[in-house]
Amino acid sequence: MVREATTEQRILEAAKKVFIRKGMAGARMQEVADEAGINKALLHYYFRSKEQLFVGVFKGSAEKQFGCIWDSLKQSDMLFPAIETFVAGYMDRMIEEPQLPLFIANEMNRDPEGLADFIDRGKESRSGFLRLVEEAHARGEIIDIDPRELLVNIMALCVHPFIARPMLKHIHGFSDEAFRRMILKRKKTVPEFIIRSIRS
Amino acid sequence: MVREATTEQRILEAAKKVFIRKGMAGARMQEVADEAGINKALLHYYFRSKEQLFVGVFKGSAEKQFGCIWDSLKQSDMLFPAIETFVAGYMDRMIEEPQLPLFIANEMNRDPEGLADFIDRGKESRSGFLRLVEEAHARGEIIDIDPRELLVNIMALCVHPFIARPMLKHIHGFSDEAFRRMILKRKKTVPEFIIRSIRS
DNA sequence: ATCCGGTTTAACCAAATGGTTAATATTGCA
DNA sequence: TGCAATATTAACCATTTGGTTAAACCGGAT
Repeated sequence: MVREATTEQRILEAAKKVFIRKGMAGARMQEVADEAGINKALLHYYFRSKEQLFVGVFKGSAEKQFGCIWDSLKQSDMLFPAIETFVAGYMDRMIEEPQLPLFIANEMNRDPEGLADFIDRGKESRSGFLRLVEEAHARGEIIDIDPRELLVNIMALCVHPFIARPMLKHIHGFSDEAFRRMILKRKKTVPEFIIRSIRS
Repeated sequence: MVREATTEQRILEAAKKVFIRKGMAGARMQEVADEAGINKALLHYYFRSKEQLFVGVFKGSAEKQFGCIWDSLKQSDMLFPAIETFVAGYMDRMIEEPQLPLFIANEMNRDPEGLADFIDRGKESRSGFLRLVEEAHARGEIIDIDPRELLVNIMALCVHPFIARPMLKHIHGFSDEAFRRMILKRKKTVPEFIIRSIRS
């Protein structure tokens, strides 16, 4: 059952752990090597530089954060189900790696130009969602609201618990498991919260 | 008009800039010294170590993020005005230093224990708000909603634009000024969004 | 003027860190 | 088997970086 992962995969996994834990600047190549159980020189054999290794990691992470998520929007051409699917999908993915959103936000802040490409991928899905909002409004299903603002609000309600996780854990005395339960609960309550606000 | 700031103040200002820009790990003492226009050794004269300098900076920043903000909750014993005041107050403060929330979130993630004190300061104000919610519910003004969850949602809608600022700027092509306008607009729309959702 | 405490600087240091090299081990294949 | 290509390692290197030291500077009290 212990699948022999290729060395490159092991490196990427280890690097992801370390980068997420320490950030690009704080991560040490030696630590990645140790985490992967290999020699440091082997890192540079597979990834010429720290920067390149980071890009390799960030690519996959951004993909996970932005890429597939938008797709869940496409599964419905009705706004409310789309919102429900989107929120639940996002929670399901992020609950596996709760530190991912902060990692992404952080690195995007560090190097907005260089990493911009990675978030452009969801462009069509995003405009698809905006259209969905406009149509729903045209049909009189929802009140008049700036679609982009609605999208920001939806993202906010999804992302924030993960960003504020350390604070929430401290304030509410959440264990990892309790935090998990809170997120699962929000899979239901967040769409309800949103829809109550925009339903006309 | 050019107030002669004390050297320590100049250092703290410069350090704040650099730490917020690069994070604790990415910040360089030399860069702080340059930014403050002083010799690097002088940094260690005023702050023995990088860690100590960081704490000095973080103290003031966390104060700004957590300290006075909660107080705005106390200004009203009605829920809806309290929400309006809180949101507007938060936006006003953060718009001056849009990168602060991410900086704080990031550091809270790095060292959750060390920062517990700062959060605890707002404890009474927070429980005061929770009571406000319960009372409003008892009076039949709002629907049945977990007060803590409502608070998380309010914070989410306030904080997230600042966390996602680089992404929003890229996606929407916002300039600094345009971002500012968006935030100012949200001072009105966010409370509306919330109240629409919870009003019974 | 001179002495003295606090302030500021240039030069320096040891450790850490990203990256390289050359040699060794391993694998796939003729 | 033997050989060439690939994978892996130990030792090394140059630079960066946080931090130190000793000397110079400077304003005020004597």
